[in-house]
Order: sequence, then structure tokens, then C-alpha cells
Amino acid sequence: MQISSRFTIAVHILECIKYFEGRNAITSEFLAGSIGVNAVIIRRIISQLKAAGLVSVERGKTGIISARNLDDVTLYDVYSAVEAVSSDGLFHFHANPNPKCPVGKNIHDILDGTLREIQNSFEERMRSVKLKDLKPVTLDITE
Amino acid sequence: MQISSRFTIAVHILECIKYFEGRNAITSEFLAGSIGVNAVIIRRIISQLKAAGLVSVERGKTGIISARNLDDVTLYDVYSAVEAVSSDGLFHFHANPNPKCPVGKNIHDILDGTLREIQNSFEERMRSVKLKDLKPVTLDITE
DNA sequence: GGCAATGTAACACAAAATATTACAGGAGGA
DNA sequence: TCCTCCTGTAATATTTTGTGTTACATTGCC
Repeated sequence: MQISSRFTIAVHILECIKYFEGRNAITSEFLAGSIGVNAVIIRRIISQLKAAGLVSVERGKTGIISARNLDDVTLYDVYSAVEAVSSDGLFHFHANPNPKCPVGKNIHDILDGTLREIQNSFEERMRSVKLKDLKPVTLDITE
Repeated sequence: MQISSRFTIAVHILECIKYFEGRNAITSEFLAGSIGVNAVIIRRIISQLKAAGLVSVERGKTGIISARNLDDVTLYDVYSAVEAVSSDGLFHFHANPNPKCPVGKNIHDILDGTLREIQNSFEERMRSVKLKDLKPVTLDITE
């Protein structure tokens, strides 16, 4: 399977905040327009980003979403905020290997450590990229 | 989301072949018993492994699945055989970013390269592990 | 020919992601 | 104060993917 689009949507949201903060009122409706999904989807993801401490929302104030230190947010911060993988791990294991089979009995022993290492290096790779490392948004001077 | 259990099932299958080849008749029914899933699931995955050149099936011969050079098969070989990720990539991108928004217009430019690199290093990590690098199956001398 | 196993189609079901409508509640501004 | 805008969240629907199951044609050994 693929990592859900919640992740790219969340990065898109943060890039919008970086770009528009102070210039436009950033509402879920506004973000939905830029991203091309329903505003409720945006609000749910915003909730997750808020829970992770990446953004904060001043309620009632005609739609302002303010953030903090977004440049140093890593892709892992975003990923772990919106993806519910943490509990089960990246790899989905078949649930009922047969303990009466010598292979079935040992399959977790055979695989768990290595799969965990692969997951760890994947997450480490995500941690090594900060938002400021991404290609900057090309400024459109005609607008 | 998670990588589907097809991957761990496929590794389990290959470990069974390594362990039982020459000792037991290896049928989809037999494998289903060790792995704890339906035999049709096994047959479907066997088809994929066969298409990837990892195993071969001598049909009709009272259930024998023979393989080749399994020790040097990498986890990536198995992963790419059973996971349909190749076309879309590891990350699912939201489909309709707004080209009229400066961020929406550039979001692919901002992210695609970096996400591709992360996917590449993930796959490279999988390529670095061969089946013979996994923990060996503990031999049960009482059987 | 009979038997055992594969290869696949067809269908059912569950889980997750995504979309949509609805509405209660907070806060600023007239 | 009242109006309006926006958030937060529930409820529900739809789609997609993964998984389970039954059925059956086909293959090749005995």
C-alpha cells in the first residue's frame, strides 16, 4: 500500500502557511481551494497537526491559522502527525503463523528485527529533511 | 497505511521452501497450514513470485514447488514482486492541487524529487538484505 | 481414467481512505 | 446584543484495497 495523501496534504498546508501567513486570511476553505479537497478533510488534518504542536489555531478570528518554527519541522514530524502507523509498524504481518511448523514458529524471530531496522532507517531519512530543505515556492511576481 | 501482509507471507513462503525443499512435498495447502491463511491466497502470491522469477512450479507433480538461488534473493525482490507500488510510488499524492494558487501550482515541484529520493533509499535498504542475511530457522531436532 | 494439485474467476466481506452534509459553539464586528 | 464567519466534530456514504471463500477448468502423474 501507499502512504496516504494526508501526508502530502499536510505538507501542502504547511507550505501554504509559510507562503500566505500575514498576507491572506488562512481558513480551511481557503486551503481546501489550494489543495483541491473538501474543507472538512483539511480541518481534520489541521487537528492532527495541532495535536502534534506544528500549528495553532486562533478560533473565531476570521480564519487565521498561525504556526511556529515551520522551517525546522521535519517530514517525519508531519508524517507521524497524520499517519497512524506508529502502533503496528510499517509492515503488516500475517496474524496466524502456525506454531507447530518450524518455520511458522520462528517467522517473527526471523523477520521482526530486520523489518524494524528498515522502518527505523526510513523514519530516520524522513527526519533528515526539514521544510526549509524543500524546493522553495517560486514567487509569482505578476499577482 | 501499511505494506500489506502479502510481503511477510511471501517471505514466509520462501523460508518454507528453503527449509522443506527435498524433505516435504510443498503444496499451497501445506504452505497455507504453516502460514495460517487460505490456500488461494498462497496460490495468488506464488503466481506473483513465479512471475518475478523467484520460484517455479512443476504442475501436476503431486505438489512440488521448486525454486532457484533463494539465498541471494533480496527483500526488495520479494517486495516488488508482491506489492503493486511501482507505478504510483510509495507516497500517494492528492490529485487536484489548484494551479491558480502559487503553492498548488508548485507543490509537485516542491515535493516530488525529495519523496522520490526517500522512496529510493527505502528500496535500496530493502535491496541490501538477502534471505541468507535473515536469522536462520532454528532446527527442531526433536521432530 | 482417476486423482491431486495448480491457476483463476467470481463473489463476499472487512478495513481504510476520502467525500459530503449537518450542526453546535466560539469570537469578532456592526 | 445580534449577526456572521469559521472551527470542531459527528454521522453517513462511497470508493478502494486487502483478504477470505467457493467453484471449476486444466494439467500431469499413477
